[in-house]
Amino acid sequence: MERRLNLEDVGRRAGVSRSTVSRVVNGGHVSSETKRRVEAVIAETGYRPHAAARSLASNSTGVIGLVIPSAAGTLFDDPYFGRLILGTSSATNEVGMTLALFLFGDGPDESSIISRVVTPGLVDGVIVTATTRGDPLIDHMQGANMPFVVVGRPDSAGSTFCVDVDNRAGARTAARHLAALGRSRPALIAAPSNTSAGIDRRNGFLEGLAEAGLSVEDRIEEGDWSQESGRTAMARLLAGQPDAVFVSSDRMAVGALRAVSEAGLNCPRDISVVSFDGIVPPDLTTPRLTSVVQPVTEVGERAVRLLTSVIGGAAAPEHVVFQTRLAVRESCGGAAPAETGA
Amino acid sequence: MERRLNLEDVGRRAGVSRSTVSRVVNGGHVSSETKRRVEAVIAETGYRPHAAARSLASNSTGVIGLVIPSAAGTLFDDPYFGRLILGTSSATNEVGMTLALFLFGDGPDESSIISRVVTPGLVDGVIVTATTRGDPLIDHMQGANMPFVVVGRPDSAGSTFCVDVDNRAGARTAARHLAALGRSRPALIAAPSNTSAGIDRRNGFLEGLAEAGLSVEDRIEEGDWSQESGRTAMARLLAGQPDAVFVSSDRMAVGALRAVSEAGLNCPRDISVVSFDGIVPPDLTTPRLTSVVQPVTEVGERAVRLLTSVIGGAAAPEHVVFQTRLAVRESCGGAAPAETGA
DNA sequence: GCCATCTTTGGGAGCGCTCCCAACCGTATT
DNA sequence: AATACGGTTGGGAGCGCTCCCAAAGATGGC
Repeated sequence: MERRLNLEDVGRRAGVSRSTVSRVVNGGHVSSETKRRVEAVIAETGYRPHAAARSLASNSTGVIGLVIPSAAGTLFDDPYFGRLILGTSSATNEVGMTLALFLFGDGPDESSIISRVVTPGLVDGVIVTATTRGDPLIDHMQGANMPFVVVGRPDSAGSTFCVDVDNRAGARTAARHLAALGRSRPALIAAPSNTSAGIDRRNGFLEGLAEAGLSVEDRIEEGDWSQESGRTAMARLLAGQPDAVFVSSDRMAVGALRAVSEAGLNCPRDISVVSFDGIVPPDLTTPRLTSVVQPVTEVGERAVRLLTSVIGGAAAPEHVVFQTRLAVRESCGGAAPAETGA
Repeated sequence: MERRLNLEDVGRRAGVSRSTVSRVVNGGHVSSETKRRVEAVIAETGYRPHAAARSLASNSTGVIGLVIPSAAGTLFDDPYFGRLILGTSSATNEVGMTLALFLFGDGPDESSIISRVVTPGLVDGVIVTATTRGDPLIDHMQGANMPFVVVGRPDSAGSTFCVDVDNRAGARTAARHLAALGRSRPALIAAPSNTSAGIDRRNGFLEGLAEAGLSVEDRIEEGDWSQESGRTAMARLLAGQPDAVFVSSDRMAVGALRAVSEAGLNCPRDISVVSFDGIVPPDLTTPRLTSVVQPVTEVGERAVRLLTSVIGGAAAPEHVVFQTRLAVRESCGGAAPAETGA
């Protein structure tokens, strides 16, 4: 295996200097005749510039990191993260960069991964998601002099760049829809209250109910995003005889549907179900879930674009908020106000 | 923002040379007194070595690439890839490396991503998966002088390192189980025949049936891994009045179950269903799916370990084959030979 | 007390690239 | 004809690190 060739070698073969070859590769000003000759040599030799050398000299790696600090084991049971990865990956490819994935487990390796994330010369910037309230990761990033964008709404929202969906407005829409359907004993399966999405969806739903003169009273349970938690939460709620329930995530809603049928009840006849996410393929459940759809892929794409602008030196912290959309299907028992923006 | 500090700076502060600091960082031989002093400076200044410089000098990046050339849009509808990413990610972290993700879309960017994968100085090696028969990507990798490992069974299995599961034996087990249950009109929903998994599962199932003196006759359809394709395949198969069906993937099986119930039939009473993968959470379906379970996470982990050995200079192409396990649940209508190794 | 040996340390060379400045060419301007 | 000026090109310097060799100091055997 002969030595890899470098700019100098290519230049020698083409009868030009290293610098000229570099210009051809990077699109600088070169006479067309020279350019043609150099390109011929490149094609013939299969020369490819060395990424590490480039990074070192240009102080930019062309790599974006996606950091998901979650109990890794169950991460992909929720299609949310897959979609987010998809969105970031496609946007990353589009801008000609590479995506590095940092998934934290619960292991002792966690802190070593965190420090790897902020290693200089590894990535140009980082997208952080799935953080909880008061997550030390955010502080760590801020102290590390590494461009980053948060997906979600961090505590320190004022001083960081972030991309989020309007969880609150979306949940409010769900409440209004249920109220419009004439349901009077709504229940809530909330998402973890140590996440901004969990808090916002809960508050939004309660607000929406209040507008309609309704209340969940004690018909409220908190799940942990898992299907099983949705199921047990629903089973407990059933004691309060709700006629509607807003479940803060698709995945928990699948569990809730199961609990409903296990209790011998029928959805939507006995109880309307509306979920949040719109990620689980509708055909997966019977009845198909009515849900507040959030544009996850777009969020991922936008996060990448925002990050590139931060890397490019964007100054003022910017917040991007995507709106949700209510997709009415069978589980709510009525196509009342049709699909409507949130 | 002052200049990043480098080895030289740290050395100056600690009163030693660049080389000594390097030894402290990388665990070379240094007197304990010197070591203490240098470590103090590092802790105090928060010095972190520059990854690109390191890569350039040492000719090794510490990054592993995971390449999934699939129609990206539907990629994560199948939990398989999530699991695989999880497995590779955790093993990558364990060996102190970083994972880069290359997801191809169908876009025109595809070839540019392919070439990025083999860029020298970007990754040390690559794990390739989800390739089809005759996939040019494999050839491309072989020509590129880049260490790589294939997850699955490539055409050129003889000359490449790969990690696979014994699809054939697993499918055979499914056939035997169905036969043992007394089913006599088995059907097959195959996976795409341009993939080795599709071919092996089909052949394995047919072999297993033959051993038991059974045959699918014309009760065979091919799906495209999607839930919808499983549903339409099953709907068509129903005309042949099968009393059992082996579905080559969980996801297609979910669709098949739906078709069964839409036809007013009952699974498992009227028809036994056995699937392959064991990835969809059992509680997602009613009845819960009996399936041939493949250890996806372990496959991913093993692929990383194999790749590191290839990077380290492993010589003879090695094949790792994982065995599957039949998880008997309700969809097959009988706990006959219990859970059994394949 | 001298030389061989080991441990510890310093610094040169070089990885392959980008960035910048100077040199050079031919042509247009005065 | 002398000067000026774009368009091209070459090469020095340097990015921050690792690798290697040699120097210096410590130790021990004879």
